[in-house]
Amino acid sequence: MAIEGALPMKEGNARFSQVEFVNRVFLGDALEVMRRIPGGSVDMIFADPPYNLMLQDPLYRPNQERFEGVSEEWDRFASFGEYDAFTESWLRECRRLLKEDGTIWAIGTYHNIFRVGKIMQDLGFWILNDVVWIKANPTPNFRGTRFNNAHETLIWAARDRESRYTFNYRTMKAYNDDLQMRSDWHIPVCQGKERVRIGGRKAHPTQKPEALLYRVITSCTKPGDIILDPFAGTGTTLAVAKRLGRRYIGIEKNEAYLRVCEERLRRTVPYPEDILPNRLEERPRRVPFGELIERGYILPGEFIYSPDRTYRATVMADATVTCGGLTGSIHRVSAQLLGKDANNGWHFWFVEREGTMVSIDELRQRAIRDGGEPPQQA
Amino acid sequence: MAIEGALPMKEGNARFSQVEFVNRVFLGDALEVMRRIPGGSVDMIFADPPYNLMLQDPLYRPNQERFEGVSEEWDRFASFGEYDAFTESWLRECRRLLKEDGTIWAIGTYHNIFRVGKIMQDLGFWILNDVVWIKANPTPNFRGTRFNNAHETLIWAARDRESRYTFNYRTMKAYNDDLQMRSDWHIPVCQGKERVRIGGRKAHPTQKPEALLYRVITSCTKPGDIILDPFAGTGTTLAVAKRLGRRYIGIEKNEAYLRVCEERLRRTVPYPEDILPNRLEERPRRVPFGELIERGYILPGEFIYSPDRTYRATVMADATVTCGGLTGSIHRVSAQLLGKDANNGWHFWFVEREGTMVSIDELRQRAIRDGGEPPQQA
DNA sequence: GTTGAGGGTGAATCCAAGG
DNA sequence: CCCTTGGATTCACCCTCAA
Repeated sequence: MAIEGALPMKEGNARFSQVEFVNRVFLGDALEVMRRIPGGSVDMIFADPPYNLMLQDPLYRPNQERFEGVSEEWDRFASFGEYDAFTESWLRECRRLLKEDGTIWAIGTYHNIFRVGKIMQDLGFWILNDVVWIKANPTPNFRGTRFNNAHETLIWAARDRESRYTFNYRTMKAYNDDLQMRSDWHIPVCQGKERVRIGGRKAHPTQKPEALLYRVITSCTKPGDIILDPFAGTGTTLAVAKRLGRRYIGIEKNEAYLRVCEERLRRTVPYPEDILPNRLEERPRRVPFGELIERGYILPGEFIYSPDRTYRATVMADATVTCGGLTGSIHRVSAQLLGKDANNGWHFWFVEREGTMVSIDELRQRAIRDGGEPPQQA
Repeated sequence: MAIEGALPMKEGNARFSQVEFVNRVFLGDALEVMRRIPGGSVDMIFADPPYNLMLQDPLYRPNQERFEGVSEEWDRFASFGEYDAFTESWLRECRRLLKEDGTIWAIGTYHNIFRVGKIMQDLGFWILNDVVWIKANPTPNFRGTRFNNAHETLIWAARDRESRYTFNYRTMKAYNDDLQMRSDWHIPVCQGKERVRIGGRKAHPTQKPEALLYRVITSCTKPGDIILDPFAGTGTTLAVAKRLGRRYIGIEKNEAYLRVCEERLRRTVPYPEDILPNRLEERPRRVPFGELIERGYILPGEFIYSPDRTYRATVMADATVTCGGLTGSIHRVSAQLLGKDANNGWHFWFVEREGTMVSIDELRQRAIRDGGEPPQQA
């Protein structure tokens, strides 16, 4: 088992430390290796488990050539029950490994995805989306017996219902020509130069396209995040993770696949940090109204006005404002003046500066631009 | 319960006869009504089950008092369990009602479809396809927290693995500009005139577009087939079934929906029988090679040739052909000559007629056109 | 260099009838 | 029931090679 780069297993039940398990590919069974990794240490998991295809007879193309599908032993299970038990075991371990706010992706087809999704729900994962990968160039239905099976399904779920997961909404929107990224992704299957071949034959029967992983990883992780792929195969997830400046953990049971995987990772060069696609998600630090007073942008005792100067309120030292008999936050008082349940005070109130009205929201923008330090005291 | 057109329930456990249950809409619980229908009497089922039973609205949660003090996990388990029990019960009854070769469709979203699909597999349904209905105009994700949920999933399954189900392959291919119909269907949501409204408000929250049902029904039923919709809602399935010359059975628990449904059916006019789309599936009578000899299109002792005249075989009186040392059917001999396991001899062999080469498949077409009678004997 | 023809290929639960 | 046999059945994309 002298696999270069693969870490030998620890004695007994000892678990790896982070420096040991990050940016590595392990040779071994997903379940057994996962058990050696401490809980709560992974930001995102991408899992492409066996589909349990249950193929019977060989399939021939219309020209009588034999279609080379998935004949591998690893896709064969004795029954639904056995597949379910396998699925529950690795999903349960995945859940342990995820950080509180971590998310998981699982991909499959109608052969297995319903069972996977059902078990994910039962284990407490909170499904955020199902995404359909629509193939531009699927394998046709050679016998004309069904609809052409032209898609696969991905399930994206958070560890818990309460997880405050990462979703790079603005990035994905920009990615999609400023329209919300939808749940249907049109991506070609993995072909051509990208397909890893050994001696002219495909190295792995189900290699996923890098474009798919690019979108997955970009959508829900940040640079530096730790991504686990328990069924690494030829390492598509890991290579894209590395390219995008994420850290990775791979597990692969098949030694031939693992070798492909490591060679591929050696050739993969990360993008420079400054072009990693996360800028759109860098939200400015929140500056509450009280901070404007602390930092001297507004002075206690000053007046703030409604847009048409109909209302005038006094700013108190504790960051409440008073107007007539009303006292409360800038939001609450403005809401009451307007007879509404809620209102955004930042856009309602103005102060006078050098003879003109200035929105307090504008002052807030200035405070953010000025940085964390309060302005010079007079 | 004076619902016009709705049939009163029978006393006890008596079951309806076909004339009683066909082309009707029943007011009542899906399970209870299905139990009154004899088994093996339905060709196709389209089911759009409720999926908002759990974890959504406090009204539908399990009784708080009963589960007082239990953890979130138990609460979740209880809810999923309840939904699963409900799902299994109606699916089991559907399976009883289906003919041996019948098929079923179920539609849902990630909230419920994985559970539905898993239970279908467990009950013995054999999934043929999952189809994704991709919405041209989905509701946006207002909060920007996930991908825009722009699709729903349909599962199409046969009653058994061995079912010889109906799939109108050629019809669907023509429907799709002579390309195989794929598993991704791009159809707008139900809007505008098609959307049933009562007093300006939509009558039903999840009315499906007729285009979706049109494609479903066209793809896997024949005119006259009996189609069941156990959760009929506003009756989209039934109306399209009627329009396409299929028979229908509807079940709807909500009296307001049922009224909409029946009014809609009254307004629905079936297409004339002669334009119903099933012609492409009418396969011509099979004419075996021997019949061409019996009927004098080819004479025993004649030669037949491969396309490039490389090979020449002799037609024997028993409809075998011989070429060199090979003897067998037109198919077997052509396969052996080509070094393949199998080959279609109809497209391989030619005869000479008036100085030109004529495909024996062409002779077969003539024989079919000439009708069942052998040509006049000389 | 460009274009076009031709061949290869992809997670596939892929037949029906008759003896 | 199983086994044999007839004969129906494919789309988009990528690569190579020739013109």
